Amino acid sequence: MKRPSEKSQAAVTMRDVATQSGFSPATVSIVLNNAPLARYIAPATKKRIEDTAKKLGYRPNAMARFLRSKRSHSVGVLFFDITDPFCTLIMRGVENALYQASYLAIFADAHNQRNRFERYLELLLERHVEGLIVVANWLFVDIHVLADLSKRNIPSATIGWELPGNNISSVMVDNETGARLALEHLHQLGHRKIAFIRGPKMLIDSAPRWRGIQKFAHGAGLEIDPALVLQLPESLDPNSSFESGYRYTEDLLEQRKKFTAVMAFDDLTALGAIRALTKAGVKVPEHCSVTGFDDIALSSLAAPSLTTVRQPMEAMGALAVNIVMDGINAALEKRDWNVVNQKMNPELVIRDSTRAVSLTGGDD
Amino acid sequence: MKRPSEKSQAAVTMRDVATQSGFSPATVSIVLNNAPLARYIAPATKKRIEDTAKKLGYRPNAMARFLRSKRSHSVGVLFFDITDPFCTLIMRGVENALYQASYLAIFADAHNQRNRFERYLELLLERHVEGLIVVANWLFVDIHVLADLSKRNIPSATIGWELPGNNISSVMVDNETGARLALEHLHQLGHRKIAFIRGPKMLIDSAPRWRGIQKFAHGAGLEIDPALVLQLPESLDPNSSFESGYRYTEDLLEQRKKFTAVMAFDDLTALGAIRALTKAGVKVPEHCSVTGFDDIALSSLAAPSLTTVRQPMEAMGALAVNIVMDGINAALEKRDWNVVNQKMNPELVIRDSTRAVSLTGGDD
DNA sequence: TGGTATTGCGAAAGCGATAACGTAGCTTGA
DNA sequence: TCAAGCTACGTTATCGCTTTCGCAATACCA
Repeated sequence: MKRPSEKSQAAVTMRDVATQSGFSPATVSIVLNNAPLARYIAPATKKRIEDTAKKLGYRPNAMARFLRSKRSHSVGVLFFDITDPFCTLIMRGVENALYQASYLAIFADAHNQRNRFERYLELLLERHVEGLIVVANWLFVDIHVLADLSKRNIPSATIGWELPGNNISSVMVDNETGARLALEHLHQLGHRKIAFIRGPKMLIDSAPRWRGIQKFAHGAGLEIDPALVLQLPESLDPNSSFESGYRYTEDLLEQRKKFTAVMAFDDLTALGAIRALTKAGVKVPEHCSVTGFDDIALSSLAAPSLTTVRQPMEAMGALAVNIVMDGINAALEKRDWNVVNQKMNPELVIRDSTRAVSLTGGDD
Repeated sequence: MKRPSEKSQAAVTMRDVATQSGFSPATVSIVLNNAPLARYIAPATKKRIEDTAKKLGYRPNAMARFLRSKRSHSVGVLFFDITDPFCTLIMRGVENALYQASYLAIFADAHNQRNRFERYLELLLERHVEGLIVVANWLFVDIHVLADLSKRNIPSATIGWELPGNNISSVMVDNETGARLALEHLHQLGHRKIAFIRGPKMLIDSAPRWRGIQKFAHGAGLEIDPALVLQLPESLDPNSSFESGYRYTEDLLEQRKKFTAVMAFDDLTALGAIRALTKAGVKVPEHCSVTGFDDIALSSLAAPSLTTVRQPMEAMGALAVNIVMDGINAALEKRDWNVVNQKMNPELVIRDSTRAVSLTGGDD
């Protein structure tokens, strides 16, 4: 039994510290915040104040502070779907960078629902977040959100996602390069008959990755067989691509198409493809190589471990924070600041799911 | 270029709505919050106020509201390590339940570091979170934290973790039952020589799971060969158990121990074990069955998909929120409330990593 | 010696909202 | 007929903190 009557001892306030230490609240504030004016405060006074603050167990009331100073020391982080494995390390990166700056993150998860996204945005704005980070890869949000943000002068950045007519900063992986890296790798291993599972149109990543593939193929004289090119269906469930990868690969096998490698849109698709291949008795990587994209946590743990293109997710999260913090500081110092649209370099991670094409394989 | 000089239009305040609509701030407050007194406000007045609020794009200032009402409408959620796959669905459950209640979650990630934990706790208390949820499975935090919390009368709950001398609510899976379910399953499949990989002592889950195993073994007359019982090392890295599972299983195989099944402490350990078995040419499940615990996202995607004991993680998150909310409401209504220590029922999820013991196998 | 800087601190005005209390006019019942 | 209660709002006092302004005193310089 918890009795609320346990004398919910009114929190000790700054005024308490002031009267106890014999100074005014103003001085206490200046000392405890180490404000510029603290230069002029006598060391003895500082000590007295700090000591009594500690003795009383004073804890500043953030709300009062925020109300007065108009700074909330928090930034909103809006995820489109937190169960997407892509998000985990981004969270880590964001959280860590904010922690360094003594900011707190208010995470929100839109569950891929537009109205939920907007409701959360509203809640975050009411709380006067000083900045906003939006993590998504769906082409969902339209311009009016941006309008609201820039009118209110809230520094924002998107991760894995970009708004057209960029008035808003963004951090993305260089998808085109990433796709090229993977394909180049397969090509170097001797693969010529490669099946491609493209991403859904809805995803902003899909087009540039395909472009990277086409450019490399063109440059290297690699022929892309249209019959080996598939495209994932539109879906809101981030984990559905495993299913799709499985089914599409199964279809290819049933149609007796010849290929020695599958380049999948992302890791989950690749894992689905591997599952289908294995089930059909096609060994990976002995008979068929598979590549993914993202390097989510699973990929190194899967059997076989997945060769994939890593997005530097923690770094992307940290960079987004830095961009936003720069915006915040700029506004504070009444400087100008720039919208930045940064493309991060992906990294090819070679594991066990790719191998040089076998001579006994179907590579005519 | 972003010019800060874009007339950062001072946010429209309640006073603006008041003067514009011709009523007093108090009335505006009552109407917009639909406070009890709103019964007495003329419908026409309500409409006028609501209309002008909408017209001006009024958005309440949460900080001012919080300062006055002493309610922050947010609860802190303290994770020990957010990269632990165990956490993802808990986050989802917590977030969703809070969303229903129009509360916002302030997530914090302690990175398994005690000082970081304490710093975050401090930050959360400064923000006057109305409740606190701590997600962990390490026996890390000691009593003085609890003392602080209950003195400040902040309803709290832990997930996957329990404090001794329980003055604080907790939500855990019934580990003993879960372990029994898994072992029972293996036993029914005919397995008699079973290797066990126990959890590290540091984890609170380890002991009850082992107890469940022992009890079932005793009841069923199953003999546990001490040579087949291993224990994971203490480690702070949630993903290290894959490595350990791999290595330990490798050791068992090298020592030519006979066993037809491995019951691993958790899913990652199980996946590591499977990897070692597969690498050594022992097929799962044909030659050896493997079970895990948790049912993290990977488990259904792995090859073979993992038979495991599911923790109802979303439900656990939601329940923790409900417990905390009940505490908050109780305090508000000056009711008493109870500390609850809830054990949730685990569920056996049978997939492809377990099979009836083969006659040709090594089961003498 | 007088004037300017530097040092050391307090008084008071809010930040934007809510809650307690007032103040009317009007209805109702005995 | 008049106290009591309901209806429909407005006044005012904070909530706990920051910040600007202001006032002294002491130090410095010419």
